[in-house]
This record gives sequence, C-alpha cells and structure tokens, in this order.
Amino acid sequence: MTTKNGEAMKIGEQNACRAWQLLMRFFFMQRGHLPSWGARFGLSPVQCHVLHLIEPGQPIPMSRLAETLSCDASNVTGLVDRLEARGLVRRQPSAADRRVKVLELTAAGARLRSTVFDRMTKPPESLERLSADEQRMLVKILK
Amino acid sequence: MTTKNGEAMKIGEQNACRAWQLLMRFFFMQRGHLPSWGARFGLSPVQCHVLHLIEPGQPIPMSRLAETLSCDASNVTGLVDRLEARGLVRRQPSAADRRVKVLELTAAGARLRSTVFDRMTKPPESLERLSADEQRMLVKILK
DNA sequence: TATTGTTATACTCTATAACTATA
DNA sequence: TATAGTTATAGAGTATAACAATA
Repeated sequence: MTTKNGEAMKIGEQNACRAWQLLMRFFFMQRGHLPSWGARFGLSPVQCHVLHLIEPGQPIPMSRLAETLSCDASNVTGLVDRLEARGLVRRQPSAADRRVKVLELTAAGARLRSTVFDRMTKPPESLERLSADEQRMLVKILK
Repeated sequence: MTTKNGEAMKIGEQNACRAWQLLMRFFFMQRGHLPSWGARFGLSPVQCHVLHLIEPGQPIPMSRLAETLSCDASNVTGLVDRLEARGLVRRQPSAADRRVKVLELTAAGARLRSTVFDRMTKPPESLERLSADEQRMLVKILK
C-alpha cells in the first residue's frame, strides 16, 4: 500500500476511477434534474442543449448540431422547426456552400439563453467554498 | 483585485461560477455522447439511466424512478415494460405495501449493467493524472 | 460520387387525464 | 382521501431509408 512505485500507480488509478464514477453520478443527477428545470422555460432537454450550443453571434451549420447531439440530420430538421416556430432561432443560407444552412439565435433566443444559463451558472452554494487551485483542477479534468 | 476581504470573496464566487460552467459543459458533452454510447448495448439514454439507478440486489419501487427521472409515473410503466420484455429487470410485489411494485435487475440485467459501467468507469486517461487531494475535492463538489 | 438538408415512417419518450387497487 | 401503478392519448424525440439540391 505504501510501495514507492507500482502501488502508487495503482492508487492513482483508483482515484481516477473514483473521480470518474462521481462525475458519472453527477451527470445522471443533472440528467434527472434537467427536464423539470427546462420546463420552467418551456424547453425540453434537447432544446436546452441546442440553446447551449448556439452562442450569440456565432451561427453554426445544422450538420454540426447532428454531430454534437449524436442524432441523424433528419431529426435536426424537426427540432429546428419547433425552435424556429417559437422564434428562438433562425435558418440562414451559407454564402460559402449553398447546401448549408446555418443557425443563429434571434433576439428572443439570445435573451432566453441568457436567462437559462445565468441561472445555471449560479452554482448550488457548495461550489462557492472552493479554492482557486480546485477550480484549476476542474479545468484540467474537463479536457 | 487584491483587497483583503471583499475582493477575495468576489474571486471565490468567480471561481465557483467558472467551475459550475465547466461542469455544465461536461454535462452537455456527456449528454451528446450518451446516445451513441448506449446504442452499442441497444440502450436508449433513459434506459442507461435506469440501469444506472438500479443497483444489483437493491430493488427500488417504481415511484422512485419517476421521482429521480423527473417524469410521470405513467411513463415508467412503459419504460419498465420494455426493459422487462428484454429480460433486464423484473417487477416484484412489495410485502410492506401491496400497492407497490419494486424493480430488481435480472441476472442478464446485472451483467449488462456491469458491462456498461465497467467501461464507463474506465476514465478517459486525462483523469489518471490527478492527485488524491483532487479526488477528495470532487467528492465535495458532488454533494 | 459524396454531402447537406428535407420528407416519410415507425418506434421510443414524455405530459396529461382518467381509472383501479390499495392505504 | 391520498398514493402506487396502470391505461389511453397526443406530442416530442430519434433511428432508418429515400430523395433533391449542391459540391
């Protein structure tokens, strides 16, 4: 348990696995919270995700959404249809490639995104007791 | 920026917000990966979640699933129907309350769960370079 | 030929309401 | 009366295949 080399590696691996397990637990916990969370803004989980992906003033092609969401391009069509019907996003033709349509937030979309994620970035209090070192560590993890 | 009291608090809050933003980014990243991940085992994202929630030898009432998944009890019925049809879980009557049905993993369910989460607990390499202190910090966060 | 986005189809997921059986 | 689970229904999410326009 206190050997200089081999055992230390083992402990390092154990810690990594434990950390990963905790992150997974965090992920599934958030996954449970997201539906009722998003419902406050009339947003489904995927719609929250899409809103998170499209940054204001930074349009992205629809194909990029399909990749990031791990779903077929055909599903993005309906997804964007509903968001566009609510006036949150807008389809724009791409000058570079006439096959492509890029998505951008409308003013209302940007406002809603800000509302949703301003609240989201208000951490659950427990996070406010962390040191600068701990914050740096999170940056490392999330690569 | 270097005042002793008020400014230090401010920086602490900034770090907490930054950490929370990064965790959110992690969450949405995982959310994007989960569909194709689960598909390898023929599991939808919710089914992965359910499998994660039912620990072997630790049956839980169906109502608990509805709470944790933030969905209506009526949805759990169909969800469990499909998992039961695949032989992954089993409904059992509760001795204490005859209204309640508890869910437990079948042998196949426990095997699949182990397969899925053994892979999941294999962290993405970057995690293996973390110290014990850093692991303890994660425990603190995930409360 | 390959790629972007669309339509069509079927199945799963989720929200709502009404119902049964227990408590 | 209140709660656990079910049924029924409708809309949203998602996988598959076929198609049009463009590269």
